Amino acid sequence: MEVPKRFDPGAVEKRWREFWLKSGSFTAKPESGKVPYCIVIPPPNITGRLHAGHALNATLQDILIRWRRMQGRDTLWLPGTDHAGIATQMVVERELQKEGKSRHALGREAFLERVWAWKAEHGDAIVEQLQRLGASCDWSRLRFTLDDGLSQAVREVFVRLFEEGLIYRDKAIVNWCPQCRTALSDLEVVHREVAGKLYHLNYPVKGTAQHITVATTRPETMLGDTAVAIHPADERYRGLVGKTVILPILQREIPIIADEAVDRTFGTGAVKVTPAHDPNDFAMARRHNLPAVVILDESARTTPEAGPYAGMDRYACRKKLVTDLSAAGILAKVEDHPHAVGRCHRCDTVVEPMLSDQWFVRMVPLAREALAAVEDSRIRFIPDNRKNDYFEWMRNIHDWCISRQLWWGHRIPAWTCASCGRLIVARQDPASCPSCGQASLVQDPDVLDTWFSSALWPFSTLGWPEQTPDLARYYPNSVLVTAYDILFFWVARMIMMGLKFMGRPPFEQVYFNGLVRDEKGRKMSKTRGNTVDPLDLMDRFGTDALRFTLAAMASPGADTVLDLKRVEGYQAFGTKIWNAARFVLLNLPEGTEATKPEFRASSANLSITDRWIISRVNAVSREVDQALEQFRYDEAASTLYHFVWHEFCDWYIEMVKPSLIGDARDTLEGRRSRAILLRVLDRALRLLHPFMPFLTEEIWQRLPHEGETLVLVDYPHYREEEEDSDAEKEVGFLIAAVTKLRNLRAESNLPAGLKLEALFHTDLSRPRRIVESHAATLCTLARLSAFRFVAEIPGDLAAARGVIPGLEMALPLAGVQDPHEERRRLEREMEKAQKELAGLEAKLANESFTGRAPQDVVAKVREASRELRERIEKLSRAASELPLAGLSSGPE
RNA sequence: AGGCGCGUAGCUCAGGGGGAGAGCACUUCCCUGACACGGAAGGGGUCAGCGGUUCAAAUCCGCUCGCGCCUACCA
Repeated sequence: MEVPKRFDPGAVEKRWREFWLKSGSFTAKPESGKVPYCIVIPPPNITGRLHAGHALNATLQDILIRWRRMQGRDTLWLPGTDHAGIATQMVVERELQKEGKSRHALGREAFLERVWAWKAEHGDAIVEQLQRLGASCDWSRLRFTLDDGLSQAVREVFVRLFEEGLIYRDKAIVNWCPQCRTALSDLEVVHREVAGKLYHLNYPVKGTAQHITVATTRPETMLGDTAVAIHPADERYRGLVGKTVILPILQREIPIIADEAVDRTFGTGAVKVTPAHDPNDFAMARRHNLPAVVILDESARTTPEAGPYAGMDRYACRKKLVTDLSAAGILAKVEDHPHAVGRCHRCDTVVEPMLSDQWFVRMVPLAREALAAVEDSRIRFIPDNRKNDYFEWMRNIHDWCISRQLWWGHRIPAWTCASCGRLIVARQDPASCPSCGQASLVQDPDVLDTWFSSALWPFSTLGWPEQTPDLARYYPNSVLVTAYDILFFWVARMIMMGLKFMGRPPFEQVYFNGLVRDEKGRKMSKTRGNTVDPLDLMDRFGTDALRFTLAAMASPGADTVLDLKRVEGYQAFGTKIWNAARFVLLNLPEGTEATKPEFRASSANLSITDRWIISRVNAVSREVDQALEQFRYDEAASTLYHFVWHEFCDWYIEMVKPSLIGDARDTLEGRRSRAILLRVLDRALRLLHPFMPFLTEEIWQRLPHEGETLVLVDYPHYREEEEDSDAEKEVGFLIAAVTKLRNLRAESNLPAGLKLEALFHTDLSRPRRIVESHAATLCTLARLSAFRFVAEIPGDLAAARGVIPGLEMALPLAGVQDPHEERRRLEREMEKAQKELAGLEAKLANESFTGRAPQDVVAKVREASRELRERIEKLSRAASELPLAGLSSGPE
């Protein structure tokens, strides 16, 4: 079979992707009788393109799913997308704008048709991109938050919460985005520090020559002032409470009131009260029955209530007002005042606190249960320090504003009767008013926050409110994998809704992956232009390389820096695996021989080297399993990387080469080596498959194999009987000997190609036996022409000398190397060893150490120091016996 | 203002009370019949600073400095 030197990801990935999809390998098998394992995907926006964060998140889920599937679980990874109210509406509105149209001109119905059309065309782009990543979702169960079933779930939840009084409608100050023209929840507002100013304004007190000075960051809101408030215990203003202030400009008469909420230490201690434009003021106004004057409209322009300032943008108004107030002597002073300003997380416009009618969810009762579920570990967070954030937020929770003044989304199932005014909230659209029987019902124009439907995702996707078999089987989900930045947006709300409507938490574990940052550690953002396109990386380095990088960099709780050099490195890893496989294949001329039962079944008659590599791959199986069990993708990845590259390739393959060439080919050992090569490669491919699905499938299919696809074969598990510490020790010794010989050669600048005869000396039988039984391997790997054991290494021999525990060695270098050079080399080595020894001996001399430290620690230190002493002694003898022409003729 | 996290080799990061690690980069040698996206051998770190606990601290505790992030209705 022709095997190219390099793996070509492009063609291979496409082929397997199609094969997997066609074969139904990813489909859940509810009737299988296997233990279910379910993950629902955090649904990406239909407007989105796959970014590095998705790639990370999906890769981590896919690793879990593929791993569990191979372990024999009935896996369901349920995919889907999110309708993303504001984002999608914005995209389509922009499109309309280019055509010179507006959604208002189009009308609600036509606009929605247009959005659906957009969705049909672009909404699945991200799904295809996830498939390119190799995501083994059950695509037959793909869901969308606006699907009929999911919309039914939304309605059911809304109605039930309303009936229980957990959803209510109220007039309140909400976060309003003047650009998006909708209310936002607290979470959708991002705060950013700005270098603001604090303006001090003198308000004249009626009937006196006095004035009272208020301080504000937003002077334009003075047009909506309906009171001035001071703290009841504030001596400075004691006499003023109950008096009237003449509001400058508008000349409105407003009262001076006393309220506990006023902070005496801030500003002047007197605060202007603008009920329609500040949440605190609104609350205060309720306590004091103050009117609210709305001076800003939905686009944050001043209303007719602003009098001479009507019809202006809020900032233009501020500017003019400040000028005018200053001219009028009202502006007492202006101080620098840095403070945080809230902005719309979608469009970055400064949010305006606005008085309006909105729908809210009463959160405290829902939070109680949600808090308990995490407190008592029915839900476990990984890493669990995220619990602190969760608890903190839950304990200080505010009601959730869920109505949005948009068209794209779940319409609020509430109607008002135009004739009797009754409010109707219903599962089915009502035909007439249950109170007065009139048919003139007007549905609430608003839609729900997209996160309201996302909160139902773990059960709405499984068919709820219908009691489907999927729901019974896959709820609760096994684990949720998501980025920590949506802990409150999504995770917390899913927990509340899951507990409320299913009576059980939606998942057992939540793994929080980090955010992906660029090479400089900055958060990726489109505006910064530092985004890395994962699709581009897949094209350049292969999907497997990208996936492996993401896994290797995913350490719990930490953000991930996506370094291209790293991706490149793991691409090389893929090539390495590919070539190891190539080597194995090239050595299997018949291709089938090694699959004969005699080579697969028993471990009898294996060589020490074979036993060693089997013991190692077995240990690796256990380590990978344990790592994944704890979501330590990074550890699993590095364990596999190290094993495949530095144990299997660097040592095992090199060690068996002598038995695969020439006459050795057809010996029992040769055949056995081929069988073991195949067996270990097969194990490695299985272990690697969840990380690098394409490459491993491609290779596996080329090897003799049973089964249709690697996706569905068993994941290797640890077997006690394969653990072989004797073999590990023996090969460990062999490796140490080879390494030392190579080191001597390199340090003495001996030509790499020159074959040498080594001299060995030992007083022990074991090292000798090991060396002799691995003679061919040792000679090949250390490039020796031969070796022999001697009773003593002659002192006058010109040679590079080395010592490892249990073995002294010498590489004769007659005429090749200067003895002075060799002496300096030995001295350098001794110096190092001396330093190390000094540290150990200081410890051993310390009685509190030998007395108090655990005995095994002391024993280890003793053993180490004994070995060091022995080595130094041997090195020193070797150095002193060197045949130097003159005494101490070295440069020193 | 609170809370959380981080500061370890040139870079990106693991580790987490008893011999400082990985990958990349770097140096030297090698195109050896799987692989030069390769092989072999190396160099490189007062583990941010100060103090404490301990026989032993990069690791635990406290403080300081620097950097992130989250939460917060102080006008």
